[in-house]
Amino acid sequence: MKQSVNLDTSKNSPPAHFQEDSSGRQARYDHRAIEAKWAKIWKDTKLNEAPISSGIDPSTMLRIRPLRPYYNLMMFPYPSAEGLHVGNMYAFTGSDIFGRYMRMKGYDVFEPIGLDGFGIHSENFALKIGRHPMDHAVITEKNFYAQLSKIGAMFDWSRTVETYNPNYYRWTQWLFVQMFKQGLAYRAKASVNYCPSCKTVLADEQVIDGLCERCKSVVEKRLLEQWFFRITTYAERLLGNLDGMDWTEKVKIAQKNWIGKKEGIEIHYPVKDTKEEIVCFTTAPVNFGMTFIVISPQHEFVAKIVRGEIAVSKEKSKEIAEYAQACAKRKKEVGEKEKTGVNTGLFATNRVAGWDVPIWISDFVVKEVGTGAVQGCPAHDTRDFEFARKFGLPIKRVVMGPDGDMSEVDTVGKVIVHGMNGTMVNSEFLNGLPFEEGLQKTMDFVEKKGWGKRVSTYHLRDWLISRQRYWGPPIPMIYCGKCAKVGKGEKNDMPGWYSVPEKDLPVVLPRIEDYKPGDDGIAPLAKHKEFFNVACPSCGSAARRETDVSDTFLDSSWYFLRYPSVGNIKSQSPNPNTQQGSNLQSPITNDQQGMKNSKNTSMLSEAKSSGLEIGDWKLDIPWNPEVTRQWLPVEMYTGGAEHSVLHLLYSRFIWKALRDWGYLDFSGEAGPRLARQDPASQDSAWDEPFSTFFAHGLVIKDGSKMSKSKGNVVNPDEYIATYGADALRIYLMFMGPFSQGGDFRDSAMEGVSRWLNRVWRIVTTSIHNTQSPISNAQHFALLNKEGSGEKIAKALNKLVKKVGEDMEHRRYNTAIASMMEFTNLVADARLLALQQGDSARQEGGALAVDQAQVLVKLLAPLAPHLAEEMWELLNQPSAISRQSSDKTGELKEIKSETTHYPLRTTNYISVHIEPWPEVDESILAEDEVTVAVQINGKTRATIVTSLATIKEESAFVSLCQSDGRIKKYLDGKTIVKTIVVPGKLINFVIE
RNA sequence: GCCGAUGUGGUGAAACUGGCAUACACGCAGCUCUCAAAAAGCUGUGGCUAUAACAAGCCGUGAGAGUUCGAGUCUCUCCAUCGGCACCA
Repeated sequence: MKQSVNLDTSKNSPPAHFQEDSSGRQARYDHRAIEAKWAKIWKDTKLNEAPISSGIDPSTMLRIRPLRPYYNLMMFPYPSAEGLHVGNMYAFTGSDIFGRYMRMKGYDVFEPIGLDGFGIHSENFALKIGRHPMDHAVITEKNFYAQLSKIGAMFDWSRTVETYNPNYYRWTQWLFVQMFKQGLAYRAKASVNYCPSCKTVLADEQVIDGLCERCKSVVEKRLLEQWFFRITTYAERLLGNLDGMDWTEKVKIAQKNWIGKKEGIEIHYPVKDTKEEIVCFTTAPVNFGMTFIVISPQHEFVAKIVRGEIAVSKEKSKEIAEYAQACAKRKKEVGEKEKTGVNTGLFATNRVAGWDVPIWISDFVVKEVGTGAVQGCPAHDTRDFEFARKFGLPIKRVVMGPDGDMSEVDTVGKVIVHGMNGTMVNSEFLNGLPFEEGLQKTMDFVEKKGWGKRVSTYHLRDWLISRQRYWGPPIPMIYCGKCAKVGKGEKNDMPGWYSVPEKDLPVVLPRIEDYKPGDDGIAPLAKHKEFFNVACPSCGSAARRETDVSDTFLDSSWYFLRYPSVGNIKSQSPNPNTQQGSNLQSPITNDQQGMKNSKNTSMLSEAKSSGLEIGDWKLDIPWNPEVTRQWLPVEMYTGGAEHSVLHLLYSRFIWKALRDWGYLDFSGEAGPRLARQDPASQDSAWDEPFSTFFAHGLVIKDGSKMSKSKGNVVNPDEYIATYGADALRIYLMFMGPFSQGGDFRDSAMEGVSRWLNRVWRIVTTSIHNTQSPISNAQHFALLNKEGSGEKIAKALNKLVKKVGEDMEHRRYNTAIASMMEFTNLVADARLLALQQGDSARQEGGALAVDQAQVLVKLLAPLAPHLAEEMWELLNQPSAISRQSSDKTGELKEIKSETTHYPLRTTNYISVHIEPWPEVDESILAEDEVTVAVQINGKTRATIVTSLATIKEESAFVSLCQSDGRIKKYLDGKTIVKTIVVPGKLINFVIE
C-alpha cells in the first residue's frame, strides 16, 4: 500500500509520479521518506527556532528584519502514561496549524514544548509500574520527546522546559519564597480534602464529585495544618478582568462561577444570657420570616459550648459534642440531603423582627460557606424549609406569591425563594414592597441600626499548596523550634518559619527509595533526617526543613514565563542550542549519587551554573526581562477546557502577583509585541498572562471518552507509521470543528490519506506541464478553451479567501473540506480534457505550476512535510527525478552564509516561511450567479444568469415569472408580494 | 437543583450575518481498468409516493407552539444526551 515511487526513469519518459509503473500501480507519495527527510532538514537548519533574542537568527547569528514576536503556546503534557495520547496530538496539531499559519502571515512564531512531569499524576503511574519516579522521568522524557518530534509541529526544541529539572524547580521554589515574603503564603489548620488512596491532601479544585481527581477515591475531610496561598486576595481582580478577555466563553463562565461572588449582608445576633453573638451571612434577609438559627458543627460557637465556655446543661453539652464528633467522622454521600441536627437550647435575638429564635446545629451548614451560620427562614429557603419540617420549627410566610397565594407554606413547592417574584407581607414596614426591594430595605435598616454590614462572599478559597508526597519540589521553608518559642520568625505572624535563602536554592529533591506515601499523612521526606536536618538561617541552631512538596499546579502556573528565557541564559551564546543537551540529561539521571544529592552538591552547582552566570542580565529572577518584555504575555494559548478552574486560574493569579511585586515590567519603550497592543487597553492586557485562550474539543472513540479502562485509547504511533503524520494531522482536524472535538474512526482516516495522494498527483502532474512542450501560458490557454482554466483560477482565488478565514477562526475542518472541493474541481477539468481526447492535457494536469504553488501554501500548515516536498519539486523541477531517492545529504549545504533565513538558498526557501497567498479581490466577484426562485418560500427553480441581468430588477422579475417552471405556479394566481434578495433569491408570494 | 454545551442522512459532519438543508468525507450499491485481486477512477445514494423511462409531487434539521414573504438558524415551552458546579445560606 505504501508503495514508494518507482524512480527508474529513463530520460524521455515522464517522471514516475504520474505514471503507472510496470505493475500497473499509480504513485502514492512515500510518507516515511518525505517526513524523515524534512524533519531532519528542519532540525539541521533550525527552521523552527524562534529568533528570541531581539531578532537574532539562530542559524546565522545575523539580525533579521525587526522582530514580530508571536508566542503560540499549547498546554504542555504530563507524561503519566506509556506515551503520547492521540488526544495530546489533537491539541498540539490544532495549535501548531495556527502557529504555522501565523508564521506564513509574517510573524516570528515561538512555539515551545515541555513536560509537566512532576506531581501526583506521574508519581502514581511510577508507583503502579514499580519504577522509581526519577528513572521513570528519564524514560518518559525520551519517549515523549521522540514521539512529539514526529507529529510535524514547529516546536522550538532548543527551549524545552521540564518541571522536574532542578534548573526549573529551583525557580518554582523561588516563587514559593516570594509568596512567603509577600505574605501570600501561610500555614493554617483547616478542614481539608484528604484522599485516603493518594494519601495526601487535595485542593478544592482537585475534588470532583467528592472524589479524588486522580484516583477516584472518596475524599475525606481532615483537620490538618497545611500551606496555603492567598488567592482569595485576588478574587476581585481575577473576576474583574474576565469580561474583556478574548477567551473561550465557557471557560470564562466556569471561572466566574468558581470565583462565585455573592453580595449579601452579615447580621449580628446576640445570644441571650451570654456575651456571645452569632453572625449570619445571607443574600436574602427575610427577617420577619426568620424562626431559627443553624450553625455548622465546626463553628467556633460549638467548640465553646463543648469546652464549657458557654453554659448549657451537662446533657446538652454531651449531646452536642457527640453530634459534632459524629459529623466530623461521617463521610457524606454526594447529594445527600437528609437533614440531621441538634438543638442547643440557647436563643438569639432577631432584632429586626423583635423576637428570639432557637439556635440549632446541623451539618447542612458548611463552616467555610459564608460565616458558617445561617438564619433560618423556612418559608423562603428550601433547605431551611426541610430543616424546619424535620424538627417541627415554625414556618412563617412573609412573601405573597405573584398569584396572590397566601396559603400556609406546607410543601417545598410553595417556598418562594430569593430571585422569584412576590410581595412582602406580614413584615411591618416592608409590607407591599416587591420581594427584592424588601430585602434591600431590610439591609438598609440593619446597616443603619449598626446590626450588620453588607459584604461580598466568594466561593473561591485559598489555594492549598502542600502535598504529603515525594515527587514534587520540596517546599523551601525551614522551621526553627527555638525561634518559635521566643516568637521570632521571618514574618511576624509566623513564628519559627524562615524561607530558604535564595542563594541556597534549589532545595534538591533527594533520591530516596522509600518514596511511597505513608498512611499516617506524613510526607516521605519526613523520614530522612539527612534531608530535613538543617541549621536555622536566623539563630543557627538545629532546625527542620519542611518535608511536604508543592502542588503540581504550582509548577505549571509559570512555565510559559520560562520558555523564552531558556537558551537566553547567556544571551550572546554562539550556540543557544547547547541547553537542550543538559535538559535531556538532567542531573536526576545521575542516580548513583543517591542521597549525596541531598547535600546539594553536584545538582546544585549545575543549577547554579545555568542560573547565575548571566551575560547581560543579573539573574535574580527566572527570566530575562528584555526577552519577556518582547514575547509576553502569551498571545495565543490553546488547551483543554478541563483546566478552566485549575491551571488557568492559578496562572492568572501567579502572574498578577508577580506583576504586583515588580517582576514583570512591560512599561517603558514598547517593543513590537507591545506596539500591537492598543495603548488604551495596555495595562489590563498586561494584567493577564494569556491574551487569547482557545479551548479545543475532546477526541472521543465510539461515542465515549478515551480511557484505559474502556480500552479505547488510540496511540498515534501506529497511524503515523501507516499513513504518515501529515495524514493523521489532517484527519484529526477534519473529524469536526477544533473547538468541539470529534469521533475517531479508522475508516475515515483512509479517505484523508487517499485525498493527500490525490493532491500529490495533481501537484506533481502540474510540474510535468513545465517539462512538457506545453508552457504554462499555453496550458492555461488550452484549458481556457472550454472555460475550466478561468474557472479554476477563480475557484483557487476563492479558496485562498476561504482557507484564510477558516484558519483565523481555527475552523480547520471546513478549510480542509473546501480544499477537497477544489481538488475535485481540478480532477473534473482533467477528466473533461481526457473525454475530449486532448492528449496534451491528458498527460498534463489541469493546474498550472503557479496555481499548484498556491495550493501547496494553503496546505502547508496542515500537512507540513508533504507540502514542503511538493514545494521543493515546484521550485526545482529539475530535481524531480532525484527527489525521492534517499539522498537527503545533498541538501546539507542548504544553509547559506549570505542570507538571513534558514533554508533560504539561491533557489530554495522553505514553504513554511513563504508569505501566505493573497486574495485577488479583482477576480473575486462573480459575473454569473445562481438565483433561487421561490413560490411562498419554497424553491421551485434556480436560474443561472449574469450580474448585468439582475441589475435590471423589474426586467429580471418578469423573466423569472415567464420561466416555464415558475409560470405554472403563477397561472391564475395573484402575486401579493415579491421579495428580491439581490443575487440570491426571488420569492413570489401568491394568492 | 444551578450553570454551560449539543441534538441535522446508515456514520463523522456543513450551512459563519434568517435566504437553494444535507457541502466535504466515510460507508454502501453499481460500473471501468484487470486473468484476478489490490490500487486508482466513474456513477448513484435523506424519506415517502410515483414512473418503462424522463419527469413530477409530498414530507423532512429532537418535540410542540410563535415571529417572518421565508426558520436548522430568532422567541417561548418541553424532551434527550454530554460536561461543570452543588445542602453556597
